[in-house]
Amino acid sequence: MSPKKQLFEQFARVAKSLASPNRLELLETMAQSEKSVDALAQATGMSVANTSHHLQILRDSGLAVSRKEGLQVFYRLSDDKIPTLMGCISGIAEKHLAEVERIVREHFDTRDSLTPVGRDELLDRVRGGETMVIDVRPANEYQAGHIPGAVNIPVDELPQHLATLPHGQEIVAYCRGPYCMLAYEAVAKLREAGYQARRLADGFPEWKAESRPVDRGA
Amino acid sequence: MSPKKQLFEQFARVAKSLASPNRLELLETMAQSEKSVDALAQATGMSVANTSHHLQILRDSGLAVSRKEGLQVFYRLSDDKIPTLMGCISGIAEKHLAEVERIVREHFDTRDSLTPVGRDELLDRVRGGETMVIDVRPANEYQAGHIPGAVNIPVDELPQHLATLPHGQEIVAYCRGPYCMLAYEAVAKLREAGYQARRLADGFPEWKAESRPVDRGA
DNA sequence: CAACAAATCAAACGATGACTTGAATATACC
DNA sequence: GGTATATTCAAGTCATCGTTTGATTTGTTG
Repeated sequence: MSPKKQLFEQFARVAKSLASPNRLELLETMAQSEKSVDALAQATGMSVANTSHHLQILRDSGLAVSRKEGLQVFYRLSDDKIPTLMGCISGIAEKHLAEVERIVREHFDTRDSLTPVGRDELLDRVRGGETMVIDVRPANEYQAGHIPGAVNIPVDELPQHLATLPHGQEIVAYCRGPYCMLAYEAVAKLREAGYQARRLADGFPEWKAESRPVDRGA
Repeated sequence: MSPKKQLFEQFARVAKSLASPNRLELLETMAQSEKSVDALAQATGMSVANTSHHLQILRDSGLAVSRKEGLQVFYRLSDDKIPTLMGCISGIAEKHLAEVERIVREHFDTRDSLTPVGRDELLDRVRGGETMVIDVRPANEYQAGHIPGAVNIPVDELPQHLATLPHGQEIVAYCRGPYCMLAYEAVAKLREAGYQARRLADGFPEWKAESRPVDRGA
């Protein structure tokens, strides 16, 4: 077999492991932070055995790596470019599959009405002191990496924090990515409470994929 | 089913159609230029029926579009970002699959020894008049799009053109992409003939994917 | 050492996909 | 209108993949 065919065979191995909705969801979840098999199973609603199985496929194809710590095994993405890769796929799907457009229209119809902020624009506004940034993901994902200067307020806790937020500035919320609902909910709640709020286009993985600065820890 | 799962289902459709070595080869071939079913079958060594079958899968998943002209049906990539997508896949495969590294080492071992030129570097050198650029792909692929200022000399015809090439300048050859052998061959032949020759890292699709200027026609 | 938890393994089922073959459909040219 | 050409369709075979189930390994804790 020609070397070129052999290479395509290998590239297809990578593509094959992307070719499952369950595995894509696992990858998207891991893009937020390293997670245990159990946590991933819970996040995706799969059985533990099935999750483990799919994670091994991802590991064998080079997309994920595992680390054992005591009883638990933690998986994480092997490469910072994987969110970019998934962004390519979703971008192409969104552009060329009518089905995707329909789903987005039906379930994410608020997407454009909430006037997303671009990443460069966000930096400008933060530098100018006009904007406050909140990360509405769960605490552990925030701790694994977040936009510098962002404050962590998980959506569930947002109502309790409403009083403490400043009214002078605009508030920009971000979450896990373009198909995550958390930031939508947050913006909706904030606007309801009289704040001027917008959401960041895309989420943390996309920010990181552009090799922009990232802070860790609390 | 949740909207998120539905979306992943659709994204997996795109990934599924990438998950076959034959289809990846078809995509890579189409990245050079629009081609007829027959031409694609010949380029990949597949049967026409099988080629047609795979092309339809690519079309259904939004990766390719077809156009009928008389007897023939021409297929082309639906999106300029597809080469980028494939670049992501091969990049990750190359970085994380030992198998790929082995194949590259065994069959493309000259890759680094031929000191590739970067795209920005090439532009500088051409502007300075120090370098001549040749496109060693078949004529029809050259005509479908090529780097501005590049001269088309398919590898087969290189020996005949050797006499006409200037000795003062360095010659940079490019071809279909990082796993195409044409530019290697050309550089080897040129060096044998006493020229100072190098190859462009990657090929035309990668150039185009960066939305750099492209010329068409003879 | 026993009891427990987390993850993996192994077997099995149904479903989906790849490729081949031969027939059928378009379109152009004589 | 008939014939040749390019492509697609349809059916069939074989292999692979996804998921579930229950047992097994590995490491921790009482």
